[in-house]
Amino acid sequence: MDHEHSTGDLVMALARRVRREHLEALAAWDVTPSQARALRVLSSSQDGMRPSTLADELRIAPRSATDVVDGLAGRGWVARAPDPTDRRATVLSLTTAGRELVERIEGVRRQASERVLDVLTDAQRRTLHEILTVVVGERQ
Amino acid sequence: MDHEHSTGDLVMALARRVRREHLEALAAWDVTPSQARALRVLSSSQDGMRPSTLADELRIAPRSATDVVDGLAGRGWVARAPDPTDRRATVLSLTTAGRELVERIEGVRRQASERVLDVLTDAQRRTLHEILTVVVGERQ
DNA sequence: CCCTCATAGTGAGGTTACCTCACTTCTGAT
DNA sequence: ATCAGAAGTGAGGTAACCTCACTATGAGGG
Repeated sequence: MDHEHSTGDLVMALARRVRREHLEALAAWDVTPSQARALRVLSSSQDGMRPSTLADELRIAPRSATDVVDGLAGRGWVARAPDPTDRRATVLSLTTAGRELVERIEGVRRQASERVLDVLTDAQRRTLHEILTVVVGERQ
Repeated sequence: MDHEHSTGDLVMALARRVRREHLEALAAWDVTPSQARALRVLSSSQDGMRPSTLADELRIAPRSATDVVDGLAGRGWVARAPDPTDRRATVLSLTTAGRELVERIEGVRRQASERVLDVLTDAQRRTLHEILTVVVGERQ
């Protein structure tokens, strides 16, 4: 390992690590990563969301959102209801079980990052957060 | 956007951004991400490498390495040669074209990270690098 | 020397998470 | 009334993985 790592490499390595921890946690509930992402997006809107909007948020094709929703609905985490204002459309919403699941996942997800970032001092932690905010903060 | 992002979220967001830039660059040469990863691993050994070792490095099944190598060999980037010390085995090595490609990809990859991290001052940049080294430095 | 067991690579076929294209049903503007 | 276009989904395709089974070869013990 006499490679000199660029900052970009380090970011990617760290992300890989967080993702791995997160994945292990998800496996415990038998939730696939794409389902977890969808649940997360759905939980960010309290009024329900259309499949097409979900697709946009997940940056996947509308057709693919149908499949993801099928999976979530099959597990009883998401419900489809007709949109009263547009008979073509469907409104998705988390069921109670879905909301509970999201909450538990978020908790574990947070713990996973914590575990990885644990080696830092509080000051380093704050500084890292600040700097990342600057980088990520640009453009949306 | 009234979410407060955790540091873990920020890391993931940043990684996503770097990856996206990187992907766009790869698309220009018609190289898939898994091919790029394999090329990178292969370029890290000057004596050639067995498919099984490549599989280990990429954390994929040995059988899957065969497919990746097929792709790379088909494009003329990697050559298979019989291992003189073990007639069951094969030694993989980058061709000249392969080595050139790796170099160009590495360049663009580096540029992609640069572009994303461009908004930081030199001091922030150094600090970020330091902190990430601490986090990533643990365990391998 | 031969027999057994392990290892290297790969053919066959499966899964997952995407994709495009085509279709039905419905909306909204003209 | 008409008709372009949007919402969702059926059908079928692809990339990158997987497991299982097979062949060819290697390596150690009796």
